[in-house]
Amino acid sequence: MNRDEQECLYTIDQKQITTLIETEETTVLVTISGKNNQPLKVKKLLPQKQLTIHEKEQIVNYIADWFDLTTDIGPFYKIVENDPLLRPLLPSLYGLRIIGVPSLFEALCWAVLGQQINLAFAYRLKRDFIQTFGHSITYNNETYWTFPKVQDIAVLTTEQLLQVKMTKRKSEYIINIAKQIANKELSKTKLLQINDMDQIEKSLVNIRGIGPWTANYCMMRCLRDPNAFPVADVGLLNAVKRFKNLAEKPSKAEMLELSKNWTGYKAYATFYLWRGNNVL
DNA sequence: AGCCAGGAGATTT
DNA sequence: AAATCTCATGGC
Repeated sequence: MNRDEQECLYTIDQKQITTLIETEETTVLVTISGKNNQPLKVKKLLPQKQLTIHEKEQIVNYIADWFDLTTDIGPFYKIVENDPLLRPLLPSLYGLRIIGVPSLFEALCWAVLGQQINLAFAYRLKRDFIQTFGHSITYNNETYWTFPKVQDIAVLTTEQLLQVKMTKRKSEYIINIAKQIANKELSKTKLLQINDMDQIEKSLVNIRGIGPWTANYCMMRCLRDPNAFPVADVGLLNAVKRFKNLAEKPSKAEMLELSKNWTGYKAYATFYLWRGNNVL
């Protein structure tokens, strides 16, 4: 999780994560830590008042969702054992789960602003977006940010987003998505209720600015479909090219053939290949 | 300097 | 329908 120094939604030190988590009632600053095979420890730093059971539940649920703690990755590791491409990655990545983006708005914004630009620049855009339109609190001389609120972005003009180096089109996409979420046309609950992944993808792709890549990215990291698959993802193609020692990036047909073996866990295979780039 | 980046929509064929 | 062009800015 600490692959990017510009990440401002959480900090990591001494294998401990510090982040703001928003419940319906309040915003809570927590630290999350854990040792191998032991339950995660969550500690509240702010606010000082006692949290209600309801608030605590929301925080626990958020963290469980964020780290995908309820998915059984056993079947995925069966696949990995028999997959020459994934097997070498396992020693370094063992236990890794798909780090999610529980908020639909955040997931879609992050995907849209990352379209067709290099990751370093994407992180910069995200940081500038958050630090311009999000909210922060300071604790022990450290500033912690929350992602911009749907209502705040829905009322912006494209010109206001251009100031954080967003392109005009991305500005339009993001504001439009914010508007649809703000007026309840679009919500995570509604999407999940569709329950058929192909139909969910279709309804996402119907939204301007969301193509097959963004839809699958969102299904993978927010809607938690373990089989979502951004086939044409450049990072994925480059990872396959690298780990298979190919001269060129694999074709779509090759990717589809390769991914047959990952059926049920294509999102996990994708995530492991992405992260494989960082560890091998 | 030039290619390309965790794409999508519009236009042309 | 499928191929091609345009958007647009920065990293390397």
